[in-house]
Amino acid sequence: MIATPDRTPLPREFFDRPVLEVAPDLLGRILVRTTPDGPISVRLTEVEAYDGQNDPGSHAYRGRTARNAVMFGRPGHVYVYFTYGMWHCMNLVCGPEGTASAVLLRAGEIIEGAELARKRRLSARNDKELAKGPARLATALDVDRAQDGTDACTRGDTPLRILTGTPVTSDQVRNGPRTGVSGEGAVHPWRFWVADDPTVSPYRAHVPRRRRT
DNA sequence: CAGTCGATTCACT
DNA sequence: GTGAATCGACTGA
Repeated sequence: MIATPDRTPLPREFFDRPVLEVAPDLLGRILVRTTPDGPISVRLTEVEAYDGQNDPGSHAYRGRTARNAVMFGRPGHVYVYFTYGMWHCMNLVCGPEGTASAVLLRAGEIIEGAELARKRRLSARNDKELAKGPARLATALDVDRAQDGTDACTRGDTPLRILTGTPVTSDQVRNGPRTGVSGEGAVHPWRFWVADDPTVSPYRAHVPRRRRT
């Protein structure tokens, strides 16, 4: 039997720590997406840490741009980017303002509003696939650039909110190389997931795409 | 200002 | 297991 998840919002101080501390600590937490049709909530099971300016794998590595500006702002805010011409992925900004670190939310278990998530994820063959992968998670929660820069750590009126949930014990946390990260950034084992959780996405090494004809 | 390619997913073999 | 889809940010000339 599992204790009822704690729905207390995570305070901003939670995110005002080194990203490698925050990332594994996010496992088991609950992200709530408020939609006009009702809430969609996900229990986080897989994340990746991106260590700002020091990290070749990070969007912030080459400095601030229009796209990644939110990463350089306050912790606890949402950074959403658009990729491959069709998908969105979402992050939570970590560390003191200016650090430009963030945690990519890679997968989770939909624990509330599954019927809403299913409508957005028609290709999912079962509920474990609803948020298995970063773009799938963003799609299931109806997240796109409109939510970029919003605050997940306020009790005010925001589209996304991060709650305490039921943090997993450290013996349940596994880590390994980040998925899809190429070059120097690939050496860091900064992907964290919940051991044996069926909603964790399969690992894929980075594959450079062939030039179009 | 054109070329390149991505913190991916899906259909198909 | 392989390759296509699709577009905008970034790079370098």
